[in-house]
Amino acid sequence: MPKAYEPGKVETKWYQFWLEKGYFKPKIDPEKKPFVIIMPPPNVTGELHLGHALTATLEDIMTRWHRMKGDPTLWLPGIDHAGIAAQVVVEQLLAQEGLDRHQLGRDKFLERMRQWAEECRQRIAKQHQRLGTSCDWSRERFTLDEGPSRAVRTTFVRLYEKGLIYRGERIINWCPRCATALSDLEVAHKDIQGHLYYVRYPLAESDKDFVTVATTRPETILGDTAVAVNPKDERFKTILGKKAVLPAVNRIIPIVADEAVDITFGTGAVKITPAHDPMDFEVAQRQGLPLINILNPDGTMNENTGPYTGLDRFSCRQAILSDLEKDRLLIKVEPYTHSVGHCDRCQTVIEPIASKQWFINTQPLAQPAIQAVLDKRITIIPERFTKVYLNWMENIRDWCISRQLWWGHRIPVWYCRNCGQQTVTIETAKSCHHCGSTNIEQDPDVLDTWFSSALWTHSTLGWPDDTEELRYFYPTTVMETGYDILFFWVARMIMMGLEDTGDIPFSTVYLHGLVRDEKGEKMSKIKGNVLNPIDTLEQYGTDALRFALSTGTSPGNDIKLTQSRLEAGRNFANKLWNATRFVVGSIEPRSTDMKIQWHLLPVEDRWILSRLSRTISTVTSLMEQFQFGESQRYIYEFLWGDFCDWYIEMAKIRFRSGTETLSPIPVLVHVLETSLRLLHLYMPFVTEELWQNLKSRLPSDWQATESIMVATYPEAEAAAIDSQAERVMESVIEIIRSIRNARAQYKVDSAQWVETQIYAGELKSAITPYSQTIQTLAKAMPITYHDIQQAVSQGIPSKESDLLLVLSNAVIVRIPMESMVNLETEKQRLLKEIKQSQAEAARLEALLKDKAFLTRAPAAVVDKERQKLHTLTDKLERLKQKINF
RNA sequence: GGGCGGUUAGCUCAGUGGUUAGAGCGCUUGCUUCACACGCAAGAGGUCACUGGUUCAAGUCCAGUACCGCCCA
Repeated sequence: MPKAYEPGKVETKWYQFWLEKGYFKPKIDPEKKPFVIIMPPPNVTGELHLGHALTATLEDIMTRWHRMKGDPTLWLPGIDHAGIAAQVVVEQLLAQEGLDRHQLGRDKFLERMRQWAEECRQRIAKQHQRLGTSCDWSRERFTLDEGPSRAVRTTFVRLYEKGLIYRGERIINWCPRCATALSDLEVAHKDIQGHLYYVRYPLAESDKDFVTVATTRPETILGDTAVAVNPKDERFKTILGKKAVLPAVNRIIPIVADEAVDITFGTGAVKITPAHDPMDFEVAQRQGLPLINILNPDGTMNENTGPYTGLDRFSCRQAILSDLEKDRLLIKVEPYTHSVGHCDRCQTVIEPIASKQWFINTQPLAQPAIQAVLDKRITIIPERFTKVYLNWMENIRDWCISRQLWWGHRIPVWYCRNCGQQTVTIETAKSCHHCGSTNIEQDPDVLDTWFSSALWTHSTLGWPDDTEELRYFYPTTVMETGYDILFFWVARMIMMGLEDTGDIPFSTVYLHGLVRDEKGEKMSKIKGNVLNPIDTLEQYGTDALRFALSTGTSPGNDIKLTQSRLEAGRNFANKLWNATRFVVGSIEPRSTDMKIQWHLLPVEDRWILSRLSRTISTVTSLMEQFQFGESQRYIYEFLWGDFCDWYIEMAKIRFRSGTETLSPIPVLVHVLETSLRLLHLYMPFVTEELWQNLKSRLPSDWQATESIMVATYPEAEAAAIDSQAERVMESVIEIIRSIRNARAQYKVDSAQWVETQIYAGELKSAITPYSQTIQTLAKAMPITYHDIQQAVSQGIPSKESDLLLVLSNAVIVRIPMESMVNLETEKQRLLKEIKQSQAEAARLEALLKDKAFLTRAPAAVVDKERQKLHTLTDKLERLKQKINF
């Protein structure tokens, strides 16, 4: 074995091995309850980022754990067509070739998209494999595959027939850059420093009177169809029912009364733009006002805006403002901070537009989804997100599901050009179901990506067919994903899973945090602070990356991925490598009988086996509570702290002492092998490599399986718990530490032996056999043992110069000072130091009495000098004590 | 405006009412000790943001305050 672990040399080899052996495929056993995770499908927008690496790591930990425990385990991978996001990427590629999708046409463009998606799928799969993901590749699904697509159409048709999907004209969020409608969730609200413009609308049939309205978007004046005031507002009683003249376009509009008007906003009179504001839309519905759309899909002004036609919406705002100013109708501008919706995908300011779109009436679907969480059929981890989920569900609004894109699931609706009716079917319609006409046309739009994602837990398992897989694996066990898509995905999956199958889609939701950079900022391509997981794992090793992502972290909390965390992971892998190197190197020349002879074991063997068993129970219990970070910490501490620092060091002494003692090899091998299995979930590659290394050097019947990943998960043995052995070893360790501590404190040369007297009570006889250990590890000699009771009752015969160290477990360690230092030399050294310190103290005291210094020097300097004196006085005190030993 | 989270060592973070609050990194000191310098040994470093409460016992539970961050409207 080489001196250091080189992850690059072994990772691919073992992944190929696992793959060829078919370990990732579940072994279906109708008698057993399966463990199932459906992987959140990465978008086909490029490649994996660290968030995906975190997802892959956590899900792999759970999957490997259950597989080792013997559960039939399915981890189903997949990818998402990612509607807008993917279409944007390919459109950008086209733009580089001087093309756009309209030039290509729908079919050719979709062909291009499919090619791109396929490339991405392969790249993503390869990256996942490098991360060690043990998912069942034979079941990989793509949201646009025939199966999931049929699930989408089936769900659509069923909801339509139930009246839960409808087409209607509503105010939707329009992204002028993406040229599509968006759902409310895809809009990010940001506070923007804008202005509130006060504009006079002259009254019709009067050349003096006017009403003043305030607006943040003056260009929408062009779409106004009324001015509204609150009926309770006394200020406007006289103008109610009159007409106003719309500036810029001179349209006559009514002044109406509506309860919804906020008396405190602006002047109390508001402009009503029903086609471009959700609240105005409602007012218009109530008041029977017309809708005037003023925007083209690309955000320019349309033909309804007269002289402004063709202007971009923001240029139009400027143009209108200058025209209003010219006409002296703009009477006031004040700074105003307001919330403006932005496209989540491209950050463009969205426009509310009245538009005919498809919607899901979500409230009836939300009720069972709320109930499932309330009665704990579904648990959310961490628990605090339950409230967030319920709050969203309880205030849910209809979901706009149509998108003006090409890439996605085409809406399964055909409009008849003859009778005007719509045909909604799962299979492609050949003719109108109402009049039989073949003169029909399919809705050009596609569905929101999240519509198909919402079906993911059951569409991947074969729904709507009643497949064996669906019956066995559904409901799934855990849905593990980032908290940022709790509403987008998790909540909708619960609604749709319940709706389609009548059963919950999963019983546990595990939400992880976001991976941030060293400064705590969200990683983004724009900021350029994205760490590529593949570069990272090449630099540190996959296990180190997984360790950094999952150790010392807790569910729902963000993770700052720092270089030092990655180094810690790499160092741990290397530590394990070398511990194994030691064990393996010890095996060869000696016996190969690995049977542990329990009745003969010395205390340190019983101690490490006891500690191992305790570690296994703690780790298992933490795993059951989804505390993956904590569980790893325990394994780390056991392996590094107990096994390497103490057990291996003691084993070395046994090897050196000759053959009369029982060989520690069986215990070394047993503890190491068991720990490797315990650790395998988190660090699969290094543990496999080391496990195979052990296996190749031991008798062929040593392990039943061919790979650690299909070996059994360790179980704690109650019989191995040995509190007495733990007490004894803790005392031995404490004695060694106290001696080392004293040596360091008194700067004893590392080659020098120090005499040690150990006073102990009931543990005395148990500690005595460890003289050799204490001697070697603490460089202590000679060591003598004394009865503590006797010593206490008679008074420990002690010179002033003896160092007495009182330990727990009723043990006292006494070290004669002269065995550590030459008293006379030490005394001279101390005297010299005292003299120097006294001189310095005297100087400082004089300085601090000097009035000139005190009044003229800056306070900070005076303080500093005073502090110096204080420290020095302290030091002197200690030096004087020391010299008296 | 409503809600959620955070505030613990110099830094990044764990911490499940129970001894003396931990880890990694960094720092100081000493070690080319025959598994490992990606290491070994020893050490320094804490008002657990603040105020009050519950409890035999509070970093942990409750109420409030301050600051930072996130989500929703």
